Amino acid sequence: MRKDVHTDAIPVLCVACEARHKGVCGALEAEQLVALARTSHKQYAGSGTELLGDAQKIGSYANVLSGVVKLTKTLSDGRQQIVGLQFAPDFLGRPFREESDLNAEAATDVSLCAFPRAAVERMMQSSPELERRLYRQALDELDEARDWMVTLGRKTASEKIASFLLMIARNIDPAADADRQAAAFDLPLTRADIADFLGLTIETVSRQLTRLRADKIITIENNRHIVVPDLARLEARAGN
Amino acid sequence: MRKDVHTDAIPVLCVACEARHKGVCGALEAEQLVALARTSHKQYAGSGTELLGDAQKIGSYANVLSGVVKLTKTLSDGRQQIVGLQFAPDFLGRPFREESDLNAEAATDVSLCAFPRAAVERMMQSSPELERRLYRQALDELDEARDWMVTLGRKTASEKIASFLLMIARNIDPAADADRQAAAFDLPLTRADIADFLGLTIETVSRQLTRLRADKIITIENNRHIVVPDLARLEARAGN
DNA sequence: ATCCTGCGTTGACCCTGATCAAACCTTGCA
DNA sequence: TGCAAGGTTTGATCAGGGTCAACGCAGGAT
Repeated sequence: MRKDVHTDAIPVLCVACEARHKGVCGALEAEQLVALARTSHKQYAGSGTELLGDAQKIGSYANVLSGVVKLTKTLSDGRQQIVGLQFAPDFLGRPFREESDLNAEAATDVSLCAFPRAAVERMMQSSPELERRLYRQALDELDEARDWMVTLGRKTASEKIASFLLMIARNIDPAADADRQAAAFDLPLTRADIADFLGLTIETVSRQLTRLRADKIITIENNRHIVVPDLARLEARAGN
Repeated sequence: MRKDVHTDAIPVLCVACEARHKGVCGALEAEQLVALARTSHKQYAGSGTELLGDAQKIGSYANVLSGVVKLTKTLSDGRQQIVGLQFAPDFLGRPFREESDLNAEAATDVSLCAFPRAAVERMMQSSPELERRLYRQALDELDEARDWMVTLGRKTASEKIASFLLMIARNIDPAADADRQAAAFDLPLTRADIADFLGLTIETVSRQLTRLRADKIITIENNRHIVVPDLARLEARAGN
């Protein structure tokens, strides 16, 4: 069966896009990709930009193309907790809900591929495969959230920091995961963000990092760049 | 258009079932319900029974018909954290994964409607509406998990206890939610479970409950039965 | 160059919640 | 009826991590 050349072409926007390979767009046929790409636009946001406010109407969804987005919740007296981090090529948004119950903020400079809400919802109706991918991502996020519940509820400060560094290493320097035993990466979060993620204070985060450095489990350059010469030793501190 | 009486009949098993009204089975046509019901069976488990072990092959899914199921994770040294509670008519199971990465245990006596794994997966393929319901439940569970991350990471012991009691009240005595200002219910969890849920120790849970009782915000009968004369006062302690 | 300003580190002290220990119910069962 | 076994409460003490405060450092603006 011959395919029309026109519908077979992958949109320029998508050709090299990670979301098409490992993200939700991989669910779509060239034809559908064209339809969706027509309504989408690339979007750049500097570190600190608010992408979606709490109690704000949800106008669009997006794929994270690069950088890190943090999802936060804040109590009325200002205490804050990061409840999720999104890396490329995660899908950003919460289908089936009119307004957000959390904040999404660029933790680093980020680039996004944004879609109008209606376009995604229409596409979800017509493509069960897309919906399934979104479902799978939601389940993965749920697994992650539950892992962090253990960390938040039951681990000590130093175990929390070690767990956090491992998680970042796995996301930023994926090659390091299993085979190699060393890893190096830039922290995408400030000390304040790390504290908000782990339910600690800035001071405790700083002290624990200093301790890991003193114990020669990591080295720190310019406050942000971390080198882990032996991942196994870091894992031993994560207390799983 | 006349429907065949045979395929139109709702299985006896399902007639009064809550899962058909508010749960995932509501997605199914009478015909599909019949097909699924043929493979399902009711299952009773006493408090404390392990329903699904960590790293165990997933053989079946289930709807919770009554009682409470706790989902737990355990660190290698025995520290435990409850990462989710399921009430009727929640769907119990994690599609798209061969084996579980958590434990499911009956927190109270429970009754379940269990389905062989293959039956649910076949039905999911043929009914986008079912998959959508499952997707929605996963998103709801994700929202809940994130709410608890805030509680675990940023709230004090007394705020944790107040938040927990509110959550239970809303699930066990739903009428109490908004309109009425009083609520009464039996705690489905032991002090040890509450501690594992909130990232506290048994002693702290006990002390905080005693404090709420001393402050006349709750009354406790037989250790398990809680009466909240004024939900607003309890909410004020939850620190949202 | 100098001053800011935003991050990050370090120190001193304190408090919340953990730990250890003992006693106190309930409930089931012999 | 009495006993055993969980589950729960209460008390005394301790320590992990929070709070408050000062200082250091780097990069950008003037």
